[in-house]
Amino acid sequence: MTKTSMDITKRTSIGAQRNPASETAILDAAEEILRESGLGGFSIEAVARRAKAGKPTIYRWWPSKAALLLDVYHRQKGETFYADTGDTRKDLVAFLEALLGFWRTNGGEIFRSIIAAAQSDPEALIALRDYAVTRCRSSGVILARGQARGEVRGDFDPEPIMELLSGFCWNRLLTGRLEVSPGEIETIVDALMGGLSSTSR
Amino acid sequence: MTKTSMDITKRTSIGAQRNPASETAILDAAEEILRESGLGGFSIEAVARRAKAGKPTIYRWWPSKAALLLDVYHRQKGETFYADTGDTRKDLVAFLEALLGFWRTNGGEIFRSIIAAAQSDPEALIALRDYAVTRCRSSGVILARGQARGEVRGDFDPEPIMELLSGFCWNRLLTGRLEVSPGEIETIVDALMGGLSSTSR
Amino acid sequence: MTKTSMDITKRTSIGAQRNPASETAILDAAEEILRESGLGGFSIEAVARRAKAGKPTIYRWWPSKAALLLDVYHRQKGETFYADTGDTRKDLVAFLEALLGFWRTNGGEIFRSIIAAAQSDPEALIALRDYAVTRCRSSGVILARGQARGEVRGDFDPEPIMELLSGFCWNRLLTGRLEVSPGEIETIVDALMGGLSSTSR
Amino acid sequence: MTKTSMDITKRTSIGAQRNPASETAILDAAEEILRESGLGGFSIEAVARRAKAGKPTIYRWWPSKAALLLDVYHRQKGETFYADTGDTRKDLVAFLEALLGFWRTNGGEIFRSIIAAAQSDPEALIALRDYAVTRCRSSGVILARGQARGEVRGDFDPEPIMELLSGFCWNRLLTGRLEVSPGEIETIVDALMGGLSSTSR
DNA sequence: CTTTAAGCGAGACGGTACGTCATGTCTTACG
DNA sequence: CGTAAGACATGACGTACCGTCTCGCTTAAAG
Repeated sequence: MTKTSMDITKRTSIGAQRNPASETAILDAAEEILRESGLGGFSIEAVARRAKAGKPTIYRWWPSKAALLLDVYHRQKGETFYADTGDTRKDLVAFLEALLGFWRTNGGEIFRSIIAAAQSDPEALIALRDYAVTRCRSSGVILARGQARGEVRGDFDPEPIMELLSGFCWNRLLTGRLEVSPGEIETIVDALMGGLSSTSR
Repeated sequence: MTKTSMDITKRTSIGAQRNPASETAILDAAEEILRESGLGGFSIEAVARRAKAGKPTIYRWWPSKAALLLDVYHRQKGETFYADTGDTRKDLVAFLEALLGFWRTNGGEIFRSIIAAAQSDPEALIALRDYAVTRCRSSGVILARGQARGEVRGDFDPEPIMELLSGFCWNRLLTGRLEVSPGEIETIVDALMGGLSSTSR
Repeated sequence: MTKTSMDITKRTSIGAQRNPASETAILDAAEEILRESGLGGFSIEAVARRAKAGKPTIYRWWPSKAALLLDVYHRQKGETFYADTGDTRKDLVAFLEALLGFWRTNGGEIFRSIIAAAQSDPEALIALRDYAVTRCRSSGVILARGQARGEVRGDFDPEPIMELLSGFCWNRLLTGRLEVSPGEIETIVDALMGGLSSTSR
Repeated sequence: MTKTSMDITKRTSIGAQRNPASETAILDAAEEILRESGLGGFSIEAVARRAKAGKPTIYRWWPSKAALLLDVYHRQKGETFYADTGDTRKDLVAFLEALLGFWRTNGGEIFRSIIAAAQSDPEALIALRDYAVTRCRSSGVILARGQARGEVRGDFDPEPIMELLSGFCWNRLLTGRLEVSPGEIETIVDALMGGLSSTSR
């Protein structure tokens, strides 16, 4: 059920300002190509062809392939909420399942394309880094809430822990192993919450 | 002091068999290019040019860019040993520092290129997955030893935990943040060993 | 000292009529670009940029690149006078030297651009043809005066002869050999006046 | 009756050497495009498309559009012979009629394209100049023969005179007036041979 | 002791995509 | 309605690599 904008009307300039119809068409096209052919088939030419847009129009608004990828990703990701059940363990499990689940349905193909692009494009790398850091910081709220409740030890910076968890997900995404069983997730969260040391019991 | 094979002698066929001199020259060239220009400058053409090899010679032995990258990585990685100090905490810290340290010195540039290549090459993805899984399994020995010593709880499968840790490293590698302070590493290992839950103390 | 109109005042519409300031600015810009970069750098975009005019303003008044070129040429050529010393030989030499001299100083760059443009623009070709024919006809006055004086044979139509001479100049212009020595000009005029045949002496 | 090579066989490399089939196909395509659409439709892309050749193949062998044009011109012009009837007047008339006649049948379209291209491409200008100079020098043989026979005055350099005549032809070509009547040609040659001066009778 | 068969370097081939530029048309906002 | 501004779709530019090919050679193994 693609939401492609298949209006017959010919798109053209609407004056000295960005044409939202073109922007939409380009992002739609980019998303579709990515979904259908992956990063391999993703080229500015192909996007322009499919969107019936001129290459300069794309380059005008997106300086690099990676910039376009990021826009596609952001657009289809929408807002992110972190479950707040009052139980940190459950919240962490929900976090992991939500992330892996989203990646399993289209989002993953796009995000791994972004990561790949960032490995040969310094600007994309910076964008990706900023995104990743921000993401880990904001998801840290799950642990911060636990700390506020006294449920979680207060002598930890939540951020590196969230890096641990999202790193796990990245690893799975990038090696094509997104089908993580609920059991595995529980194992990880349990280990993290309870600690590995036998003396910590 | 690079070990580049700068022999003046003109390389040619040595009969109906693979010429090791060519193989070496190609892998050397590939490694150098990767080190100097990163994945962006890495192309079969460039490798052939630098190695003074014919393109078909490369294609004959390495079916894809990713296959060549993997060979380069394996060649320069050598054997991996996991410290065994009798203290799991120290062993984990050493593991993380060794991995990040190796990536900081050349290895990282190559490995992130491999990850990127794998995102658009199914065969490379399989190779990467196999490598990653094997790696996590073998590094699990650190925890297994702890379990054998009774230092670490025995009701855990070590593998997902090592995925957690290596995932953290992947994340840092792929976002260009390999400069991890010893403090951060300690924090992570401490959290993992001690557990986050305030009741686990 | 170029007479470029560098007025700071912002040019804008002066109502529902052609703005002469814009016209001047555009012609100035076109002339300067042609002088500085030749036909290669001459584009409607470049002219608009330099004249600080909108592209549609140019397209409104000059239907094609060639039309603009012709306007530039006409504007800077001014009236043409043909020397009348009473000696046809001298008048012809003066004619050739004046034409080549004018082309050597800016005019040539523009005119050869016009000729080039006319080769792929039918309208420009017609304009160029009309101009060339008119020019040869009017310069024919040099020979007509000689005929009136009895100095030149009367059984010739002056026009083809002037085509011969101006054709020589075109050839030199279009092959970048405008530096014609006075001796060469004399040779040509002498040959033409005296005839090549040894029996005509 | 186009001599297009319409072989179905797929053209490919024949080793580390120029493929004559490709060269022929490219020149054929270029010539056809020029004949059909003139300089306006002549682009490297269009030639490549029509010749079913890669753009780099064209750029490999012809550094510029003008180089390709010149090759096309030379190929279809073949050898040039200058009539030798023993009568200089007749030889000159034949020379003019042959040149104008050749230009009337395809050759002209190509040559005026070359002239146009040379006006914005310095390298093409040099090539054109060399060609024009060589051509005038070699056609000077017509007058030189007359001088040897004693039919033509010996105190003239033939070259500038031939420039006069070919200049006339260029003028006609570039203004689209190749339909020169035999009478006009006779007039010009007569004037040149007999001289304009009334005292030269 | 020859064939023969494969590997080698070289590099040309038809392609595709790159990122930039100019084209001529369009709409805006302003005067 | 004319203007400056500039976005738009289009398409050519010249370059870099892609993966395939054929060449002319070298050399070890097979006959």
